[in-house]
Amino acid sequence: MSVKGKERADLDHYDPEDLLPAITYRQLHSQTLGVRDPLRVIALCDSDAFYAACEMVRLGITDKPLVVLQWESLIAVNYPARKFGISRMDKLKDAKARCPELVVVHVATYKEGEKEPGYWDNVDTRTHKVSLDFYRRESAKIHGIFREMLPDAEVEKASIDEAFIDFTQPVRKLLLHRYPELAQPPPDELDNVLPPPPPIKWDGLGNIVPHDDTDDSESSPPNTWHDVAISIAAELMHKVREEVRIKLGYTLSAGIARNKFLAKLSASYRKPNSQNNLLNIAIPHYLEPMQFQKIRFLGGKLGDALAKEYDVSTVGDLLSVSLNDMQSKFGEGAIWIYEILRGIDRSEVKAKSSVNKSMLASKNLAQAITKAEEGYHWIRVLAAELALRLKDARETNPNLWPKTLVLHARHGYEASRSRQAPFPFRRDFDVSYIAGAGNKLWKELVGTATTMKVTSVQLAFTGVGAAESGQRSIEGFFKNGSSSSRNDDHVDEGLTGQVENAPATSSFTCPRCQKELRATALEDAEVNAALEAIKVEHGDWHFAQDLAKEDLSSTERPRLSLREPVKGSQALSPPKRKKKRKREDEEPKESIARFFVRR
DNA sequence: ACCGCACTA
DNA sequence: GGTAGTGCGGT
Repeated sequence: MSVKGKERADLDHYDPEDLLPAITYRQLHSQTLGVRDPLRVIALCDSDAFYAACEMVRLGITDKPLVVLQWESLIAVNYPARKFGISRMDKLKDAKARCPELVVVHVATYKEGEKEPGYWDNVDTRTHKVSLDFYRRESAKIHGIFREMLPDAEVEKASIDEAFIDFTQPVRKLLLHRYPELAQPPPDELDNVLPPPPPIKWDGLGNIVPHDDTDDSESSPPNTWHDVAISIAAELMHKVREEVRIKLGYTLSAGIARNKFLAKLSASYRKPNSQNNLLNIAIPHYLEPMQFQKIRFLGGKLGDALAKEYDVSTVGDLLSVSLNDMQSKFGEGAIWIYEILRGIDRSEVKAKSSVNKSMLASKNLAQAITKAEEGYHWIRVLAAELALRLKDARETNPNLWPKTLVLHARHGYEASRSRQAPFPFRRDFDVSYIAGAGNKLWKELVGTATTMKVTSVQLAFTGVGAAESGQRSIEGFFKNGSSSSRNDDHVDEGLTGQVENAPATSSFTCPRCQKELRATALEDAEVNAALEAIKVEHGDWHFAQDLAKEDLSSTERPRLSLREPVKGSQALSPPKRKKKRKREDEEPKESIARFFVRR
């Protein structure tokens, strides 16, 4: 029974005060512990074979094996198809050979000449462009249910098919409600530890990641209050998953643990349609045999560098590496790795706005573009997609505004080059407007070259943000060349000269600040109305300035600020790429050098 | 601010 | 391999 391997993880590398902390009333009632809260509970919830599931929902298929195709490649394989041994790496031919009744769906595409993406019979990479729009919308619906059912939880959308949920606050509320004795600490004894927790009923709450290799439940150590917290999060998570399954038809898998990386890791413990609870006591046993390259942020080059440096593959293998050693080779930031290996991760679940900061439409060209004019065709296709996506986004968020338009083009096998330009605020815009701006960037990019091999074109909005909620939207038909500040000259430049059929313009100089306000509209008749609206808005702005008594120079965009700034905490973040080595005099190993040093 | 790049899924 | 999205550093 105990011949091979360890049955029990070696606990020397862990702090019992960290894994099995005694919790006091003071800690239980504190609202300010944040990532150091001993009762912190995080879930990672992801959709099983998401793109395939979306197509099943769309087609009303429940059980059949199905794959989603992007040109010749499989990009998603549902679980019924996986039973036939089909994987994403397979060729379509091989997949069909394994399962003749396989349902094959090609992802939606924009077809030349069509306004909206659709599912066509014969897709051709030379004339079509993939659209992931349907999946984005389904994703947003799922996210909506999370937010609706968990108003007290932070929800961080981590990708199109997964989200982190911080259950700490809702769990604490329920804990105090269900165990009222905890809500009333003995007077003047706030630093007493809590009474022993009750037994936990795990029925219907998912799998429990085992804490050793025996299946003898009698050997289980006693529960902790953190285990209770996880079980409450598991209840909530289960309800949410059920709701999504019933309302939208998607099955979700979740991992529940004390921090983000462990939640993510335990989500894949068993799939699909399951949830996995990782109690603190099970962390060493779960983590040590794990390939560290499965850990979030260690799946890429950093993980490779670690594996090469120490010639190892599991978390357990790395536990004997000292913090000093790791930091000497990977920089100060290596403390992040050192702690991850010991189950510690203080990164926050950051509630992100449902709006992405950027929108990218891209197209790889099997047949490289050789003449400048061919670029305009694809730019127009990409512009059409961006126009539609921005229009859709504005249906829920009317004042969304992309700050910049960026065009990337890749020449042959070289790295891609890019050009960007400010994208003026416009409530009303069309494909030609975006395409015109894109074309101008294309000209900058290709210069005077007459011959080229462009293998990839990408057009993106960046700095996408919404106006403040209190803002009265500038409704209407006009475009607004300069409602913000005198430093926004580039906005006007962006409009003129860039678009053929330049729209009509009218201007006005503010008596208070001498700023020139300009209105631009497609029709002459609309210019005056537009200018009036801008005047009103500008007046409102002065009003707000007077109230706030703020320095004019610091408030260039009245009531049009982008979303809150990122407040990442340096020390607790994943490794920074450019962290300097501690000892500059020592040459780094080749693998490390390539990771941290440019070129 | 602009651009290139590295990284991630 | 295609289609995304984010953030950092240099200028």
